[in-house]
Amino acid sequence: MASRNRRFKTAIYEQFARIGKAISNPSRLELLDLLCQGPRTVEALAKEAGLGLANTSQHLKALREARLVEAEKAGLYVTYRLADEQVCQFYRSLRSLAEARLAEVGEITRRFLEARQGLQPVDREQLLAKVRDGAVTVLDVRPLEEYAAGHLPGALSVPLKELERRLAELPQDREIVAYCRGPYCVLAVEAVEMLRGRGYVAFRLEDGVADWQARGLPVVADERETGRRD
Amino acid sequence: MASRNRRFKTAIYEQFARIGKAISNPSRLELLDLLCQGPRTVEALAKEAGLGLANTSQHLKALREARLVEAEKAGLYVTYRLADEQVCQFYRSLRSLAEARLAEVGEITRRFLEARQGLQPVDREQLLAKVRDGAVTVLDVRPLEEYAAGHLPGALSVPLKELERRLAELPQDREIVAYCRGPYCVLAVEAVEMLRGRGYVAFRLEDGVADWQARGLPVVADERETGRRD
DNA sequence: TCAGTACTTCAGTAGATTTTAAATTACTGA
DNA sequence: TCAGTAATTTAAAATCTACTGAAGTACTGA
Repeated sequence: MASRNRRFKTAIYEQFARIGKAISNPSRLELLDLLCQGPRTVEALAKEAGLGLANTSQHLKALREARLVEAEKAGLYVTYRLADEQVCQFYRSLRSLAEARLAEVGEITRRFLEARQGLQPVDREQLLAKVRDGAVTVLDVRPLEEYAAGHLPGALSVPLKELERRLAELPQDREIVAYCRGPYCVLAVEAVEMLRGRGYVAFRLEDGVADWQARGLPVVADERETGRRD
Repeated sequence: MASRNRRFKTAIYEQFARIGKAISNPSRLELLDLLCQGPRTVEALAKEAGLGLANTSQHLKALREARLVEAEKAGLYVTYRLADEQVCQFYRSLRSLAEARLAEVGEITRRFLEARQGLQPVDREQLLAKVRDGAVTVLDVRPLEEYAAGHLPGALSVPLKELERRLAELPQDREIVAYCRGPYCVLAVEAVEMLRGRGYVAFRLEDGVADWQARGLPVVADERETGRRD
């Protein structure tokens, strides 16, 4: 009887650990983070995360086996996406636990931003209020597909790669607030550095779309779905 | 520049993965679950989780290095406790993700309860309402220390081990609702089986104290702290 | 039918984890 | 000071994991 209880508990905790195992590897966490921004093919994920293709495929398999992501084949491409909104929430709760408990996270971020001088001291609440009120030009510097999958209301899509040659599209007399995937994504950091170098008054919003949404604020998605499923 | 970005990301995801690694092992998850009920010594944890002492000590070290738990030495004993309330929340969100995504969790639970016939079909909301209204005798069947660390308001503490010889304390003409550590703890299951065998009308509340609290309902803790820190 | 592309699987290796038993440390009370 | 207890550390074996390059599969378009 006692041993039946033990077997039950062991079986249950083994199931819980499947999810723990899935998120126990830095590369898989980066893939999960990317997938929180929207669906993507294996190649796109591999390139973005700086991994080999075979390796990426295997990590995605592990995530699939923990039922955190789903794959769909369309023609030559296999598109991966989060299995559920709850997965992104869970990832965000991991991230916030890490921020709260691991001083190293703040330390690493502080050092990184320091090396790119002066990007850190921005009053977040004030910035958020301006963004909410539409008092500034809001710039989404992620790749277009991610913008299409969901973006802040009124945000202008200018992917970082195109920013330099599309500067003309930005009003010069208004503050610019750039955002990307979240606090550990560097796209907005680079955008702000570049804009400041050109004389713009530019700030970085740490929140990504998922963070914004988690604060109960509105997010807009394009009609046409990007994951190219029909 | 791009490689500095890569190093930053790698460093950040490595930090996140420290927490993932900590919860990637079934035994460590069981320890975490137990610590959600309150502080405990290494020996108590080892015994409860059915692990060797050396092994338990090493798992606890891993949890400590991920800053999920803290240890405090008092005399011969080392008492471990959760480092923060947020850790328990995180554990609960892992559990609920596993319940939502892994059909095996429901399957294993269903089979286990089936083997102990007829314990599953209880209307949870109705039961909760009765408990909230005090219309039933609420029985906390966990060990006394856990009751002391926090329990439902008005609950009677009768640890499962003492239940048989303390039956006289229970009113015979009222329904009894027993609870323990949560949906995967078997103490309340055993208590209800036993009580029904003696002719009582008894039900099991799936929620543990942490679940109850997470629903925004009140929890009472004893004055004197149990973790024997001074 | 064939070449090319996207992805997966396989095999091998280097390295990390888990577990146990034995040795060690840190403390208490006699 | 010494025996006894709680916990940690060490060492070794068995088992997983992560990554690479090569081979295989599935689909497209010529």
